[in-house]
Amino acid sequence: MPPKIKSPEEREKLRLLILDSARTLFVERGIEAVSMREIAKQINYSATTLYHYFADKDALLQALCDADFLALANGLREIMKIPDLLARIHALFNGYAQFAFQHPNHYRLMFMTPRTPCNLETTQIQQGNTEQDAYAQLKLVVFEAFDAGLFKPEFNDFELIAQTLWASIHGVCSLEITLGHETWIQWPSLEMRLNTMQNAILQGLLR
Amino acid sequence: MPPKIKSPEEREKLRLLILDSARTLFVERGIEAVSMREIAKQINYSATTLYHYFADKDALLQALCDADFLALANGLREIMKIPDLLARIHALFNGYAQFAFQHPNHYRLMFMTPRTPCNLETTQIQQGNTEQDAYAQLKLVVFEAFDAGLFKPEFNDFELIAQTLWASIHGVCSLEITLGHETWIQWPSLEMRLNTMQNAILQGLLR
DNA sequence: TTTATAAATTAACAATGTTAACTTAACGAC
DNA sequence: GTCGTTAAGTTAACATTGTTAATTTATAAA
Repeated sequence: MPPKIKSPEEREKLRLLILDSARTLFVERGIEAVSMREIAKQINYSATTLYHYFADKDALLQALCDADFLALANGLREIMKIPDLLARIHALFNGYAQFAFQHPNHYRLMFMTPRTPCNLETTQIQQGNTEQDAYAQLKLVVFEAFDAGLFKPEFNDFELIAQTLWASIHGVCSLEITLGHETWIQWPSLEMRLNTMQNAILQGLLR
Repeated sequence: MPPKIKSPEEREKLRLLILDSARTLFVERGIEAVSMREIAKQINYSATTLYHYFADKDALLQALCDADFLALANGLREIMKIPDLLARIHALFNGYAQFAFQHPNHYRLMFMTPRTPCNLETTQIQQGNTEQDAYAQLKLVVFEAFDAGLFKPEFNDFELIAQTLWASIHGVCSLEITLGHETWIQWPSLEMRLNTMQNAILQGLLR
């Protein structure tokens, strides 16, 4: 029974409800549990209704992803206020890792699952906007440090430095997520691994 | 028409045929193309036959994965013969990366896809055996360098060092595989990214 | 009151992983 | 040689998936 004509606000509300339902399933039971029918059942709609709000499953996942990128950027925004430059870099490192381990399923979807390249028309995120884009935040900090001459002179491309820093944390996080439960590897504590990476890579890059 | 009683060799042959068929589909069309029916059709068997050789799809994938771990270890074995220690470490770095980009789908399955922890009873690979286990090879080299006192004294756990090195390359490789085609990131060349990581992390760790 | 349309639903399609039931042919025992 | 037994396969079926077409329902406008 369709109570007709939804105001734009109501439409948006249902859109968010769908995303929330998907997120719940996703977080609780992993990506393989996210079926269109299950998402719909959880909010008492039929599966077809979802297709009036998202073109297909990929589009829905992409939208989820967008929201998560925003969440990450928001989480890091506080950190960006730390005055001391090096302290800020360390805090960014840790903040990023914390996000990864608090939301491993989101992290997987965002950074470990190849998907059709982000459609710049479709996505809500303004890439490069420091408010919304975590990578832009990282670049900002790195540029500041670069400008202050903190890096060894051989590292002379600040974008390359930023990506190296990113890859180093991402390496630790994603190995933990995929292989962290393998018993044939003697993992030291996650904290030690993160600290070691942090110290090693920064000592390598900084003067 | 079942020509009866297969010798153990013949059974093994079909097992390998199935794995090969799966691998082909996998490499050509990505992981989502690997359906039991397709694998079977390609070698003119019915899908059910596959279940006489593998418990389920996961087991088949796991077996594929095992074979790929062996392939990686084999590829690195030549490198392990390089006499100079540092040259060997650099070559390991590059050999690993080369494997990742020559077989991105395999790499994804091996290191970027969470799966049920490797069943030590089921798997063919002898973990810790340098002949078969790439991680064991890395540990060996790192231990040698550790023993020779090449690392800064603050890095005093050679397993932790090995994992840090691993995570650093893996970070570059897996970011490339998942996000390498995103246009909103200005990627320098892959080679530069790999070299930068290599230089930075080794400078950080080495005396 | 009629009509057009937004919002939702039911029914159906083809593809998937997987299992049960059945067929066929070769081997060992007599 | 004939007769079970059993390995090696197949076909048929089930439940679940993403997705689309056809249909219903209730409201807003005429």
